[in-house]
Amino acid sequence: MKKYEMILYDLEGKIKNKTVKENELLPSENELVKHYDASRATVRQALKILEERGLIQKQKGRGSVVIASSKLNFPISGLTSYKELQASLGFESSTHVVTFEKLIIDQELANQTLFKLGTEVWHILRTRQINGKAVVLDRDFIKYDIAPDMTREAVADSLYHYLENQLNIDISFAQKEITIDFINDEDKKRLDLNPLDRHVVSVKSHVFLNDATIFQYTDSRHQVDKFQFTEFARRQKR
Amino acid sequence: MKKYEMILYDLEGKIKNKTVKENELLPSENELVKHYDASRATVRQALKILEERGLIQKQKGRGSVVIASSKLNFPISGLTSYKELQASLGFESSTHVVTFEKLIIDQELANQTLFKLGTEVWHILRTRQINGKAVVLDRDFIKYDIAPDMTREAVADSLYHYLENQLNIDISFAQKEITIDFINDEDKKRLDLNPLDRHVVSVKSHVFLNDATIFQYTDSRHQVDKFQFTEFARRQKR
DNA sequence: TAGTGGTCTAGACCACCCG
DNA sequence: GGGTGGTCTAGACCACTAG
Repeated sequence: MKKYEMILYDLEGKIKNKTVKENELLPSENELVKHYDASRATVRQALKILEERGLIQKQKGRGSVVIASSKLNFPISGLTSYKELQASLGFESSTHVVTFEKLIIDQELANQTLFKLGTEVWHILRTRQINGKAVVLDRDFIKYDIAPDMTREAVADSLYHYLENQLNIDISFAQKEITIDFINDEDKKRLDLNPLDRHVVSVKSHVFLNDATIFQYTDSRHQVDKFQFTEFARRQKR
Repeated sequence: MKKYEMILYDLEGKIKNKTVKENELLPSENELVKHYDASRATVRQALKILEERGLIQKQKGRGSVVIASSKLNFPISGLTSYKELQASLGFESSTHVVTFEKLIIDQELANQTLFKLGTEVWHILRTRQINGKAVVLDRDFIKYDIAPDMTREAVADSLYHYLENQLNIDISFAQKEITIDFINDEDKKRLDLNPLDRHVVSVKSHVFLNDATIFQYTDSRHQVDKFQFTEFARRQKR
């Protein structure tokens, strides 16, 4: 384990178990340097990550304050998979794999997914049930040659768990888009929708590996009244 | 101007005007050190910011690649105000101030806004017109003592511009939430909605200053087919 | 005025990628 | 094996906050 990770996890623990309470100051950087026997740069690397995650706010001339709203801040932002989300929120749900097949990208799919024409991909369609109702419909396209041995069972559990822990694939970043789309035939067929609803929430993502190549396109379609998206955002200075 | 900002702006410019093309490598950190006559830590500080903004992807043992999807990546994420968004997207629009008043937080508002009971706030209701149609309804509550001299005219232009450039207020971070809400009476009265629509998109934000105190609560309500939210997200290693 | 975080330097060793 | 980014050190000066 790297030194800055040690410091990060230790401080994160102290914030989460309230050893340092909300609106209180962390020890100063110089004190942390002594306490962890590290250089100031290393301590600052750990503090930077806590700040990015919205756990602390640094103030010049004063110190690092623990942010009060951490109780509000649950992690749908960043890049979080359904399975992780389910675990962190603690509700019961199940996944049904509707379609699991290999196909080749045609012109129409190429425009939508950003995969090159002719690329071999897995095409996966899954529904997510909460309390027996299908409330989310996920359509995934995943580069075939990255995961040729994928199985129906693996994707029924968690796609990301399989890719990261079984295959050691380095998922790096994504471009996401949220829009409100009209319900289509597939939505109507697969989801338990309110008959008065005309729309679903669509979250479309292009997901890239560490080498900046695209490896996944997803369209996740949610029943409107079951959808919530939260994020912690910092103001960009220009 | 700080040295790392110089380097940041220079590299940002070279990426945006295609001096370094997509999927190509930036000069190595050591080359940048020589070129800018800076230490490696300073160069790395600039590169870190480019990486956070989704302009480059760093790869150990290889270099920093310019990310191809920058054309897709427009800045609704982070903390961006309507006025800035309008400017960056280039469409024509206007703002109408419906309500501009001072009021005191009661129990119900305290729960919703997170302002303490009895806090004095500005209450501002604005509609945003595109092509003559009211498509967004913004309701703002802003801590009164931070901006006691605010005027109706200032908020008709841009609230954030006024607060940051006129008052030098240090807006720092926000907790945001996107949900699909049922249309209420105020929405019906102020927005030009499709008569078949039952929902609006609601973006609720708690906005905090650098000292971690709350100074603004906003509920921004959008006509469903005019709404789009995009973000660049990085996978969090756990 | 003492202490804080922000910026910057010059050096070092490592793991990793690629030819 | 040579070059890359990742981690870490020991120092320095500055701007800012607070008592």
